[in-house]
Amino acid sequence: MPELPEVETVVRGITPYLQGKTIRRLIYNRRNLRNPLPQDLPAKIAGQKIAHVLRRAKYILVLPEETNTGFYIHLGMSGRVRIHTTDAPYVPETHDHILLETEEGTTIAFNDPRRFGDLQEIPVNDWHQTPPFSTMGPEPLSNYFHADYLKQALMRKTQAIKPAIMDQRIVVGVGNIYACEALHRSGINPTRPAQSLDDKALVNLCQNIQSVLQEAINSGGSTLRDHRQADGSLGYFQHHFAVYDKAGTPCATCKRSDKVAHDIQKITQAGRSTFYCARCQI
DNA sequence: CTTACGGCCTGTACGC
DNA sequence: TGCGTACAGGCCGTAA
Repeated sequence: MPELPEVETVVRGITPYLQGKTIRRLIYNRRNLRNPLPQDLPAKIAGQKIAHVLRRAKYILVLPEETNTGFYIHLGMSGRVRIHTTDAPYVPETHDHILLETEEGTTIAFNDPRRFGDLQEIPVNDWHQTPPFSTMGPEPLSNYFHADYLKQALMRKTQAIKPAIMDQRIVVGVGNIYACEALHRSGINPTRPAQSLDDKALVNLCQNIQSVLQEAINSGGSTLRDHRQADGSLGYFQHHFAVYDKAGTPCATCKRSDKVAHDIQKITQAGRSTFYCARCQI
């Protein structure tokens, strides 16, 4: 579930159940996900009132009001969140690794089959300055992300543009799907060296990273392999993919401007699948 | 410093 | 049906 739009959707979904509420218990059903879980966090956080639930990059931050001990959740590749309330009480499922209970009777279940996800303690006051947040690039939907910024960030990069925009030090939140989609919208070949993009291409790319992410958020994210949002509903941005997971099918963008459409190609870059149209992305 | 690659895990889809 | 293989939304450590 997890690129920026999906994480944003989760945050919006759980915020009404957590913000201003008091934590009853944080329960670990295992000691490790990607990393060992912070052992003393459950005791430190019990009874604390939650001031804020935030998203930074692909991380969900839970920040209490009266203590400097907060935590983040990262969904990894396969992490999901379910909300259970007194109206729809918690029913355990396989791979429910972490539960967060509030005094109001809500249970937030963190389910992650592959266990690439994570939960770690962060200081409420200056989480910004602590890893992994301290080395992150700007939020793509903020005013700090614009063509001039991207120009200086990519100036010396010989790396291909696609892995470059997935580098969280350059810009956060862009994962494999939205990198492919943004490059397609921009007519940029994903294998081009990042430093080779001219000003016009950079302006275009910035705008299209923003538009594809914003549209995906507006659609409730993308639902792949039939998984659901926190509230049980389905995101539907996957129906708007132009290239992602469409290898061998005719490019709709080509088709619009010409009768002869090229097929979408699939290549591998930095160990990840890239989908693009070799004709309209140059 | 930069970039490329393998590994972490389980589930699912597909070919034989 | 059953088995083996490839691949999946992310990130990190190591090596070149």
